[in-house]
Amino acid sequence: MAVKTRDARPSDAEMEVLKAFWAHGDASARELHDRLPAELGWAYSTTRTVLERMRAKGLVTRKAVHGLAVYGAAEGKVGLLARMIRDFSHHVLGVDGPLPVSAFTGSTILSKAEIAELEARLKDDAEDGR
Amino acid sequence: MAVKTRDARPSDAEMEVLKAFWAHGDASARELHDRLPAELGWAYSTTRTVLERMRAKGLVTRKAVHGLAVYGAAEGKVGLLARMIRDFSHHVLGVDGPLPVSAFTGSTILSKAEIAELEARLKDDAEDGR
DNA sequence: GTCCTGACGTTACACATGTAGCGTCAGGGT
DNA sequence: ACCCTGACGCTACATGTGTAACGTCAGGAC
Repeated sequence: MAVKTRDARPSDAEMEVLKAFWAHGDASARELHDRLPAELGWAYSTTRTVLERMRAKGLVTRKAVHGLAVYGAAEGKVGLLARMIRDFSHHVLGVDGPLPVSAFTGSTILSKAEIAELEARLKDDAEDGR
Repeated sequence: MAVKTRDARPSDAEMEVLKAFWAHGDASARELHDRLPAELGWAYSTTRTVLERMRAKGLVTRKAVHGLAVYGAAEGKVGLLARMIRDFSHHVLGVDGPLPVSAFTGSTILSKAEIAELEARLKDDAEDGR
C-alpha cells in the first residue's frame, strides 16, 4: 500500500508501452517490442530506450527472470488513468469537482468493472497527489 | 469556413494563454501577461516567447492595432477542446466512438451552451482532422 | 576453442517546451 | 534636441521526448 508512485506523467510513446503491458502483462524488451502496434514503426532500440526511461521515472518495474530482464507496468491502469483524467479535466477543461466517468464507456482498454473503480477513485482522492 | 487550423496541440503553458484569451478576449502581450494567473510566476519575457511560438504554430493570431500588436486565440474554445478531448480519449483511454461529454458539466471554462456544442462536435466530425 | 547472436548498457541527436535575458527602435516627456 | 520607457525581435539554455545506433559480453552453435 505504501506505493509512492506519485506523479510521473507518461508521454505518448510511454502510454503505448503501458497499454501493451496492461493488455498482455509483463514482458521482456523483445516481447514488448513485438507486441507493440506495428504502426508505431519503432526500431527495437527505440522500444528499449523508452522502456529504460520509463524505468528511470518509475513508470515500469524491472526484474530479472533467469537472467532476462522482464518489465511490467509499475502502476495499475486504473490508478494511473484516474490521475491522468483528473489532470486533463482540471487543466484543460477547468473542471474541479468529481467528474462522472460515464463518458468513457466505449473504452477499449477499460472493462465495466474498471470504469466503476475509476469512477470511485475520481470521486475519492481529489486532495492528496501533491 | 475555410479555416484550416488543423492540428497544433497546445502545451500546458500554451493552454494557459488560450484560456486567458477565451476568458477575456484579445489582448496585447502586456495585457495578456497581466491577466495570466500570478501563480504561474512567468516573467513578462516568458509570456512573450510563449505567445510568439503560438503564433508560429498558428494557435494565436496577431494584428496591429494602431501599431500595437494585439493577439487573440486563432481557434474557438469549443473547437479546440473538442479536438483535445477526442485525442485524449482515443489515445489515453482507447475510446473510439462518439463520447458523451456529460462529464464536463462542472467546467469553469465552459458554459452549458458550449458543452452542448462540444457534444455535438464530438459526435460529428470524427473523420477529418487528419 | 571460436564465432555468431541476442541482450544490455551507453551515447547521440533533433526538435519541443519552459523559462528568461539582451539589444534596438520609436514615441512621449521635459 | 535628448533621454527614458516600453514594445519588439532575437538569442539562450536546460530538460523532455522521439528515434536510433554503437560497443560489449555471455551463451549456444559448430
